[in-house]
Amino acid sequence: MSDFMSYDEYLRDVKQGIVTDRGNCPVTPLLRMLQGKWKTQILYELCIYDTVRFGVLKKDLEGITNTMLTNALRELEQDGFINRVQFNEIPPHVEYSFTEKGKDLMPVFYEIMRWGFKHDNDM
Amino acid sequence: MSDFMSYDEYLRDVKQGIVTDRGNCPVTPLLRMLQGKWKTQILYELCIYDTVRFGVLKKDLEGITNTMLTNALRELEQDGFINRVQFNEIPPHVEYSFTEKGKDLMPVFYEIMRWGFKHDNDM
DNA sequence: CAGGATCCCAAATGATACTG
DNA sequence: CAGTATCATTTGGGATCCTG
Repeated sequence: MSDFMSYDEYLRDVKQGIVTDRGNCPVTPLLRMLQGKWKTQILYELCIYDTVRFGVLKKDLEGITNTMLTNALRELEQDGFINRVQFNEIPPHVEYSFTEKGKDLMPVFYEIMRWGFKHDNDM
Repeated sequence: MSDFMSYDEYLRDVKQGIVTDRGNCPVTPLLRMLQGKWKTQILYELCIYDTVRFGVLKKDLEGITNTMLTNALRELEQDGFINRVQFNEIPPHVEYSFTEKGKDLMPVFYEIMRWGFKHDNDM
């Protein structure tokens, strides 16, 4: 947490071009992992349910197909955002939940909501 | 600023499903506007240069074509993130800069950088 | 200088049917 | 219940050439 620069330091360093010394844009990698029509919606479902089953996601996300939901979940799992736990009971089911890495998206989502709250209605 | 809930209130309300009462995921709209291969990189260029010309973007963003750059800039302009100012001199040029709405992305980008700083090296 | 017009390819999305 | 397999369609990305 405190081992990263403050927001004010960040703004100052951006203006001096310091934060670009890493070579590439530091914003792009995460947003690339969140691209696709369904990923943000899936992650937001996970914000509400601590743990959620495939069928619940399927029902909540209107219009999503099995294929799309499966693909998105696989990629989110591979990128380390979510856990997949399989229960081999009868009937079988699967539960998805955030990893710590996924939970750490919360501050990002919060700032996005703040932005949305401020700008939703002035287009 | 202060007319939006705090981060702690937000976390509590998320858990109670309150923040979803708007119907849809509040994270998706902004991230949809930032999708595409080049938009985040263009916006980050604008974080560094206060104002930047088409040709500079073209040079900095390796591999981008005129078509892609033009399309991305047009969409960013239509979504209200950037201004486009045309100078009809000889030779003519165009300058792009952040709108206030675009500058308000800074806190979002800052949180994304914090996330990246914490998680870049643990995949 | 900063693009517009056209065409082509690859990737993302989606519909449908089937299964451990 | 939670997928997989297959195929069709749509969208995004890009190469190339041209222009006010």
